[in-house]
Amino acid sequence: MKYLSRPEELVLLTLWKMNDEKYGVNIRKFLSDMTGKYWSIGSVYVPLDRLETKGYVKSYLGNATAERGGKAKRYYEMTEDGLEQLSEIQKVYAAFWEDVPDLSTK
Amino acid sequence: MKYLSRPEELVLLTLWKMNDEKYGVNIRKFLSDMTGKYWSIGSVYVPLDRLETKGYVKSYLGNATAERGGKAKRYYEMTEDGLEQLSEIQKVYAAFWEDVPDLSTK
DNA sequence: TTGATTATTTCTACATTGTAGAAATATTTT
DNA sequence: AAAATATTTCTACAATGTAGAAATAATCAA
Repeated sequence: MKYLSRPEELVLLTLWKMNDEKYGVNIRKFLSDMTGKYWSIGSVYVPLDRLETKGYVKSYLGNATAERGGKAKRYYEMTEDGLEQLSEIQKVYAAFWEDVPDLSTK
Repeated sequence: MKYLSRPEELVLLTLWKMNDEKYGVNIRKFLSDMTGKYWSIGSVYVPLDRLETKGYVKSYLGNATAERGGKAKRYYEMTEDGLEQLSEIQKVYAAFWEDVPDLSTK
């Protein structure tokens, strides 16, 4: 058994869904907004790094913009292999969840 | 950020989906069949144990049956809290995956 | 009536991943 | 030059994943 973990899944899917400006801080914001929960800096960058090591993500540094301050942004993209992994869990979801009704009956 | 991990999710969902005979070996079989992948004994029991510790699952020993051999079966059920957690990630799925088309385009 | 076989769980240990936040860096503003 | 800001990098500990060997308890076969 070896599937993407949940953070990996959500981070990759974020890369799939965001159109541009896909750098750490924005990715984190997207995840917070979507889930309504707090995401620490580390819980975005660490998975991104590890996904890159595995070849599911690639990144490059942007050139300094004329905005306030800060280090150069590092932009992320999903690779083909990353997409394949996402597709794998999409398949699992289909199998497991398709016939499950809304469970929030409280 | 704190959601069910993927193994936890799949194990709980299995409890939701199976009708009876929900003991370790069967749960493992269900997971293997559904995913088409190998699941070691440990990757079923360890999550089950930990889910029980967290109160998302409860278990009880069955009485010895008149079948071949073996230790008494331990049966598992999902608790209300477990269902709530499942519901949580169902919500995440809805938000993240709803508008994603089939990614398996190869 | 004991040894082999079978079905099952329990235990354990190491590897991998999750998670938080402090520190570093580079830029702009005052 | 100092303060403020935006961002990434690094680090470390906690939690989880994963595999499989050992233990247990029953039945079967001689």
